[in-house]
Amino acid sequence: MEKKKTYYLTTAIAYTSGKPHIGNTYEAVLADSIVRFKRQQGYDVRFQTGTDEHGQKIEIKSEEAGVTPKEFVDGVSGQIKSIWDLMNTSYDKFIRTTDEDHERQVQKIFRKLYEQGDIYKGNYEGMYCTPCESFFTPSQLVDGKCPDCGRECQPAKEEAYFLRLSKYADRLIEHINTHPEFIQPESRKNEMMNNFLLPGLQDLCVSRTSFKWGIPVDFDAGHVIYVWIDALSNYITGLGYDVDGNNGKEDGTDLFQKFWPADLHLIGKDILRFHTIYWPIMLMALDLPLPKQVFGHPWLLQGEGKMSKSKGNVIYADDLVDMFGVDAVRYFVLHEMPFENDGVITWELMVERLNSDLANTLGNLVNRTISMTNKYLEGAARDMGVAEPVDEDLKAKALETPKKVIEKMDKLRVADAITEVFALFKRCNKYIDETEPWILGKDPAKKDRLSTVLYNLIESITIGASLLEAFMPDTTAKILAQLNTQRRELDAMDRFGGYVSGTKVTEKPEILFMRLDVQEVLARAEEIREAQMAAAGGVSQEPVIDIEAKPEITFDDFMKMQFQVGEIIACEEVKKSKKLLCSQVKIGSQVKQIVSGIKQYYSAEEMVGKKVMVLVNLKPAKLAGVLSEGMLLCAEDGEGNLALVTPEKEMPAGAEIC
RNA sequence: GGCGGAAUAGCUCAGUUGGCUAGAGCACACGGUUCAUACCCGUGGUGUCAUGGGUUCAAAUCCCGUUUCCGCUACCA
Repeated sequence: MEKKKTYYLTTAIAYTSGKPHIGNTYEAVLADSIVRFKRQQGYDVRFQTGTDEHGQKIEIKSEEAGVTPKEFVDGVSGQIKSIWDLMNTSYDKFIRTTDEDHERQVQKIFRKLYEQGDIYKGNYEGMYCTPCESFFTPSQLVDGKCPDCGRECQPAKEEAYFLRLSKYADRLIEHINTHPEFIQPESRKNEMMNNFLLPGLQDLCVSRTSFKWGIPVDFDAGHVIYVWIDALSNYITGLGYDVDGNNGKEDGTDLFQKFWPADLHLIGKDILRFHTIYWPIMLMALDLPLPKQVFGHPWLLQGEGKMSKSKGNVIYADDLVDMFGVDAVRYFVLHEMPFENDGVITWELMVERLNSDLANTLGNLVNRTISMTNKYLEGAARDMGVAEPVDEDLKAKALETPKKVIEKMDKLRVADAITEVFALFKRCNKYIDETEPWILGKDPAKKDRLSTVLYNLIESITIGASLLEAFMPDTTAKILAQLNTQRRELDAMDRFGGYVSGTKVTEKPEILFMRLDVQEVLARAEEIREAQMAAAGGVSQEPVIDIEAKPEITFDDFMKMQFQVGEIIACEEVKKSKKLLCSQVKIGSQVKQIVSGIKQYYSAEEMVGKKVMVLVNLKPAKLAGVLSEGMLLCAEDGEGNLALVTPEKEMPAGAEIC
């Protein structure tokens, strides 16, 4: 027996910090459409997705929820899986980074890299900030001080493990240059090269001691493995990879042997760096081949700006499915997503697509064809061979469409591939107009022609519906069931006339897609929005923010800091910077120059005259080449918006804050 | 600030290596049709191809400047 070609595709594993919105769901659906098509093309496919469950953020979230981290991720992971299932994604493996075999294997990988010297235990010298419990590279330090709190950083206070990126940098650069298809879209390649690879890679810190919820370094208590090392490994541990070569077997098959290297890592454009730099280097260190392609897809954005729970404009897949049905939602996300730029999704747009494409073009076509077959031919169309020139164009279209779809799918142009299928349906509608079956139906002498026309239509629809399987599997099944036929295989689409002549179609065609009224949909969207805001806000309606707690300080520590009210008497933009404003601040009888990163929130003009709270005894430092002699205090919300802190009653410049 | 990308019809976008009157879908208008989910088919655009120059027989397409937007990155007391 001939060995089938394999195809291994992975999505990024979803982070279990909360319910995934439609943007996350898009990736799973996109991946699903690609693998379904590959299966149709005869590939032996492996499709892996899953959840990424470790890290400090989850440790904090679970504390807030009052449950253990494991209980927390069990819940969210289950939720994610059920949404993937709801969307009809046909994954072969749903991996969780809390799976025991994954954890064990990650530990072994870490140990192996350590033993061969690619991971080494290092010390930070003058680069560890004890109060912040954070490490910084020399380039991150500002005047040798912690960039977060500005305090002295201690030498070699903490031990940590590092991955030697620099050792493999040249090989990676070489690989990227000689494999132009490796990073997609190609424009992202420049970003990786120019920002990271060419300036020189810093070794990556791959262990943490500041929290517990992670995979422990098994030979050094207290250290947990950096989440990205953990998460990226899923692509091989999910295949049963074993460092020692004793790969796991599934049904007697060594999946790792069979499927690695992956054909495609499908990920969001935001995590391209991890997949095109750290991951390849890990693989090189393990002496494994690199994945053939990493595709950083664009984002699906909600119309009115960033999705946010507090704004109530987060769109979830299950809400959409309730309203439109699974296949309509699959169609929206696949069709609206352009190849390289971010796509926009709005309620209006979805209704437009539903009514125009799904209900009018496709649903109505199937419906009218079946109706006529019943009305004029007792439900059975036969190819009576009464051809006319107009038939040729339809047949040509039906035969060329599969080729075009294959062509588009080979380039991962999923949206374009769907458009090709719909072009065939549009051609069918036109054919009905050209042949006017309702007129043929009035003339008994034209019955054979009529039968041939409807046969041609049903055959064309069979081909089109079969091609839709990768994108809208349920719809394909529904249409073919109504036509009482089987899905046409891709390699059987080189011939027109595969539909069995005289097959009886269903008597009562089911409406495939109901048209919806925009206003009604918007009203329901508003309900969802309100429910979401109520849920997000709880009693207070206002979102609260929890930040990472810093270690306790003494009163003496506090007294070291001197705060005073300052009046801004002049302010200008720091020209070379995007975010900085340079203010002259009157504090008592002296004037200090202070640089602050608030240009996005305050103009230089509106700063003048404000009374603000200033930390005055901070050691001066240069920012973008400009001297700054203190710090203006600001409040920051969850999205990074800043607001200056000002005295609640009128106070003179220089008043001490205590 | 560094690097990169984008700017085309009311809206969303196509436009390969420069080459015939610059395209598609949606929306809108009109006409046709009635098998069908008030659906389908046809017809309809004077678009400064962001802007100013340049190269060329010929530029949306190549080069330079300008403006605006975006991405990555740095800074963000």
